[in-house]
Order: sequence, then C-alpha cells, then structure tokens
Amino acid sequence: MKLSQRGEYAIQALLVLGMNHGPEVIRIKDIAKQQNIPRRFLEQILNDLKSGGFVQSRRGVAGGYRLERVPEEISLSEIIRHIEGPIESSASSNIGDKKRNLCSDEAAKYAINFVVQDVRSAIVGVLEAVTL
Amino acid sequence: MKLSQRGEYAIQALLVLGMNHGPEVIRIKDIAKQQNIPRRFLEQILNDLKSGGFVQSRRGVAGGYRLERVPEEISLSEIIRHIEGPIESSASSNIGDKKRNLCSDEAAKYAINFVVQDVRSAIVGVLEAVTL
DNA sequence: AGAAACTTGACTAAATTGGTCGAGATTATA
DNA sequence: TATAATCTCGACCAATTTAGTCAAGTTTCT
Repeated sequence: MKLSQRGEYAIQALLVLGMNHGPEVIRIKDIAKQQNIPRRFLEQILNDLKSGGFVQSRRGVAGGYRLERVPEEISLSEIIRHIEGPIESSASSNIGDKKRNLCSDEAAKYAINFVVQDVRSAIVGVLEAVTL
Repeated sequence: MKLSQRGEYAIQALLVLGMNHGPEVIRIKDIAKQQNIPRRFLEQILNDLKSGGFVQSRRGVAGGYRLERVPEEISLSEIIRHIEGPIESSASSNIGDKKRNLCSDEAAKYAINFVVQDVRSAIVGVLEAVTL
C-alpha cells in the first residue's frame, strides 16, 4: 500500500527533467547528486524509463537524458503503472451510491472485488490528474 | 501499490462474519473452507484482527469468532491500516485546484510529497466510505 | 475425561526490494 | 585518432517482506 523507493526515485528524476525541459540533455550524475539518489541505481531506473518511452537519451561524452514528451502530457499514473507494474485491471467501476454496505446482498468472495475496483479507480483518478 | 494476500484474506473473513452477524460465533475452519483460505494462515490473521479490536473470540469446543462491532461501523480503511500498517501520515492535503503541474513553481524533491499526500487522501476517502 | 476449538510463538521457503558491479558501446573534442 | 565522459546491459547480492506451516498449549462443552 505504499510507493516503492524505485517509484519515488523515478518520479523525482522525471520532475528534474521536467523542470529543465528543453532540447538539451541532463546527466545521470547531476540528477543523482541533486536528488540524492544512488547513482548506479538511478542508471537502472532511467534505463527502464527509457524503454517505457518516458525519456530519450544521448550517449557519449556530452550525453544525458531528456523527456520524450512535454511534461504536461506525462501523468503520474503512467509512470507508476510502468515502474511498479499495473495498478491492475481498470474495467468499469460502480462508484456512485456511496455508503452502501456489502454484507447484505453480495457474496463475500466476490464483494471484495467491487471494492478494490473502486479503490483502484480512485487512485488512478488522482494520479491521472497530476502531470509533471 | 497492491493489497497483500493477508489483507485480502482479512477482509474476506470479516465479510463472512459480517454477513452472519449475530450473537452466535463462527469457526475458523468454516470460514477457511468457504473462502478457500489456508486454515493455519487464517488462524494467524483472525488472531491479529482480535488484538486489533475487530473481532471477539470464544474458545473451547463451541468456540469461534464474531464481530466486535456492528458491520456498518467497520470501514475498510481501519482494517487495512491495522493489517498492513498505516497508509502513512494523513495531514492536510491540498486537493482543489486539479490539473496543476509540478515543474513550474515547486522543487522536485518536495513536490512529490504533496502528490502522494493527495493520493493517500483519495485512497483513505474511498476506504473510509465503504464498511462491511 | 476427551474432543473440539482458539492461542502463542517459532520456524521456513520464496518473492520482492534496494542496490552494486563490470564490461561494453558511443560520442565530443583535443 | 586517442581518450575521457557518458549511457547500456545484464548479472549479482543482501536484507526484508510475504505467505504459510507447525507444535505445544489453554479453554470449554458434553
């Protein structure tokens, strides 16, 4: 029920790239230093973000990373989904009549699924609304 | 970002107790069978739920469990908080102006905190609203 | 007394998390 | 063209968490 360190680092790194967004590129080393993230670990993470289509890279002596898209189009939802695996199927949810209770008319084994569905939707909703 | 097996079992068990709520008591064995939960594991979980004040137990040959409070007063929020540890500090959140972006006016290192705060609030909100 | 139930606490195997490391490929620049 | 700086790829590792088992005990009904 919590965000992993990996996920937090990923978001931090992307935020740095977002704040310095432009044609130029930023080095892993600098991001690591500024955000106090273990460099080797961050390498891994940025690589992962690259294969996920969040960032571009340039190799070689003047290399580094930049966002692949503009910051406004990258939602936390996407990032977390890619880095931590899916928040699980999104299907239709039946929020709407709050304060209902589950005991009365539904079997326990299935009832739980409706609830986690609602929760997931709520989470995704918030994450979707916030972009870099 | 997901509910642990332990948490899911806990909720299932409580739902069963909620559906059969009354003065009489239900055996671990029956819950385990009905919900297909490993019996020994469920023992552990129910015990934990007992020390958390969610259920009462009766020992001996006609023993079993029942809810400590009426189902309508037990929210998923509480259950999960007890079984998985706190969903983390609740403090004040600043939802309200959605669709803002983070790069412009806030430092990456701190910005992230506001967001996770919002997410937590949203999650707790949903969980709070749903009772057994 | 005996069986059926909860209680307590130790134990274990497997998965996940948070990192580290080495060797390679690429590229600007002197 | 040499070289240093930088990303890239995959293996590796220790600590923690998760999911579950087990044995020995206590309580209570009949």
